[in-house]
Amino acid sequence: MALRHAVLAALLDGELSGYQLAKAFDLGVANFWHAQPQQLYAELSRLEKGGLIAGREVVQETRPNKRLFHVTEAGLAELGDFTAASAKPSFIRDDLVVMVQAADHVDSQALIAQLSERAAFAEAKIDLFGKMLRSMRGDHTEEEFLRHCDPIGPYLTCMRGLAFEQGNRDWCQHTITVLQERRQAHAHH
Amino acid sequence: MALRHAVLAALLDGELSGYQLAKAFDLGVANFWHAQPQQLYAELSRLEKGGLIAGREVVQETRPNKRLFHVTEAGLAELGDFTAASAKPSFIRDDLVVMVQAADHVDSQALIAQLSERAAFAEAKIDLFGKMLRSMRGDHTEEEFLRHCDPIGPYLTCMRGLAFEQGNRDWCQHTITVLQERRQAHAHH
DNA sequence: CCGCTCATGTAACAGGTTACATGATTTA
DNA sequence: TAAATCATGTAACCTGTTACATGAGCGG
Repeated sequence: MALRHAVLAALLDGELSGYQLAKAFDLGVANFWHAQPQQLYAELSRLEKGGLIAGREVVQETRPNKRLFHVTEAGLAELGDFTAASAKPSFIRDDLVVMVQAADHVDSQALIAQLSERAAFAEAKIDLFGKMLRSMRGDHTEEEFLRHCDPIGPYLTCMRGLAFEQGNRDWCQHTITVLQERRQAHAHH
Repeated sequence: MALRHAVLAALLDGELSGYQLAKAFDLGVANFWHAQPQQLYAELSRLEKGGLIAGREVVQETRPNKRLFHVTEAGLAELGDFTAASAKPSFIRDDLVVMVQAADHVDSQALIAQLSERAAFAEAKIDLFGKMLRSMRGDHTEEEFLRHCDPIGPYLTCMRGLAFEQGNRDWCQHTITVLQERRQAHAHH
């Protein structure tokens, strides 16, 4: 019952189709949740059956028709309940961190390659999030925007995504440096 | 096939029982993976059947007997393969972030309460990780330790955990400030 | 003409969570 | 004497991933 609320939250700022939603929940883009298209189509069906969202068919000529969904009153109430109930703690669950945990027992060259790849991925997301933030706040400074403008929810979650990816990148870079220095020290002995 | 490698990595620096492992993978402690005890006992059975770990019975008098597990050669090889294969990207999947995404449409008082709770949890983990790092490096400076000492894997993952929780805390505090200022502005209108 | 985008799903499987079960010992 | 710790599991369920399926239009 978690994707459920992520979908509701995503639909708050305007109607979206399953396809559009899928793009927003994509690995390379998602700033507050990730899910595959299949999961989203299934969840949209469930939410519609439950009356938490409602869809309207949009007939298109050159493209397949699509259904745009918006949150109903009942959906808003559900989100309210969700927000009132206490959030489960979150934690890191990351293959790369597991690899580093084993750093003393595996090939450090391979590890360095993984870390570089991840650092590059993080860098790309940092770039993307920076652009998203700039486009959301328009001509305002961040302070102004957060004080007076709407909506701020997506802006705040994007800030979290940005900080998370900066943390990833910095840690990857630092870890690479450490591993490389140790390789050199070992070579010299 | 992910918990599998997390368990192997955890067993690298000395044998552990299922119970001890469960404590290390606990929500409030875990710095590189989280899992419930049930999952761990099941995984240990599978790993043992597969010959990736081996256990030895330790008979105790005042306590129930326990089985201590260590990684075998085959297990080490498996970890090597895992590290060579490319790591899946990781992402945030967090109830609290979903709630903030909906910030413009839900009760901000409730949100602030959630954020405070999370900030306190993060603070506790920051404290814990700080202590773990200090105890691992002993009298060395961090630089010295990372250059010359063993093992560094657990130290590096702990650093990632620390940075992650600092990111959590800072974001929670900032978000609380923003929401409170807007409440006041709204009250004044 | 090949691959990408738009658009929506079904089915099988792997992974994670919650609930239940047991029982002795130590600490508050 | 109540609660926590040590120690290990089974079973049912919910969530997420991977594989497969379809089909028109658009850009290089």
